[in-house]
Amino acid sequence: MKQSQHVQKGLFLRKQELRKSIELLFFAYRDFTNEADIILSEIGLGRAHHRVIYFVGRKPGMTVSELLSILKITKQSLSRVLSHLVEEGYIVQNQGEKDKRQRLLLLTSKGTELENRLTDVQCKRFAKAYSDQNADTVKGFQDILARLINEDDQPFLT
Amino acid sequence: MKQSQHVQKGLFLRKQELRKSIELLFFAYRDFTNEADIILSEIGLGRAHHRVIYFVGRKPGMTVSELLSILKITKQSLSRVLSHLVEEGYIVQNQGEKDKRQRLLLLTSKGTELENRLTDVQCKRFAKAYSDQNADTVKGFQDILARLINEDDQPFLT
DNA sequence: TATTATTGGTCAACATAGCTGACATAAATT
DNA sequence: AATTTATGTCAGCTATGTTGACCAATAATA
Repeated sequence: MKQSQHVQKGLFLRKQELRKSIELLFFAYRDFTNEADIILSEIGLGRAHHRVIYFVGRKPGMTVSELLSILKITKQSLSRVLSHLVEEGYIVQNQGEKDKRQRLLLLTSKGTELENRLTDVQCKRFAKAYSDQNADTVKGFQDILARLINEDDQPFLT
Repeated sequence: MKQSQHVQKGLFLRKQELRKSIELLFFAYRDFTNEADIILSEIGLGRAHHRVIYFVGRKPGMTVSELLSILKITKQSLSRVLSHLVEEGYIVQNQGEKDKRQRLLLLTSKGTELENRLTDVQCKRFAKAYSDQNADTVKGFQDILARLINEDDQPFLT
């Protein structure tokens, strides 16, 4: 009886800790994205546009299908966002040389400028969160985040 | 010149590390929420319903305004979701005793059952990510997540 | 007690960003 | 020549956020 109570208490504490993690992730993600969202809304863009600009900035010349597999949305959803970004001059599409069906995606200077601005505020938030933390702690943080990600998606982590 | 190149390289590496963090958070959040989303979609609910059920489960008897300040959405948005949950029998609203205007929110047994199921899958993902990690690493992870959160929201982290 | 503030709700309209399904075209591959 | 791939388009639906206007009950306060 006492044994089972002890076990129960142990499990309860663990559950509490895990629930706390769920909440931390919820609040962290919400506040983290909010800052960029505000900048985006001022120029009539949304978070979906941000993702496109971010990943194209990370890998200039990437294809549409590559982007689709990273974002895991439908091509119809992406199409709407991408067309808008092209119309507004943030992104250009070049025909692929090897495979002429491909549209290779590139940021324009306007796109690069926005990408820098958005990435900067998000980097700053991380830099602030990492400040006064030792390298191991940061490494541990990144490791655990990576372990929350599906194995299928691990290839995208460079 | 050599000095400045060194500095440049240092900044570049740092920036790369911060960008990696941005990506890790994006993928982690996406995959983390996806699992619950699938369960929810099978019963005609969405992520917004999940948040309500989760936080009401965490603090039974909480008021609508308390929930609003946690979720940071408009009462109109919450109302739609909440009404649906009440109609479907996941949540009941009791009149407040001290302040009769208040609707104190509580999970029904059906709501509790769903909350448990959803929280379980999310806890399991964290438990898996935490496995083989020492207590300090986990503590460090939670600290950094907490530091990503706005100071205004720190009170919600109980 | 009369006024004001709070809690909560409602209706209407709109925007964003996901989704499905159907269909089209050009180019690459087999 | 037939098939697959990369990409796009049209149409319509859904979930979840937003504003603005307005209302009712209750609590708090001048």
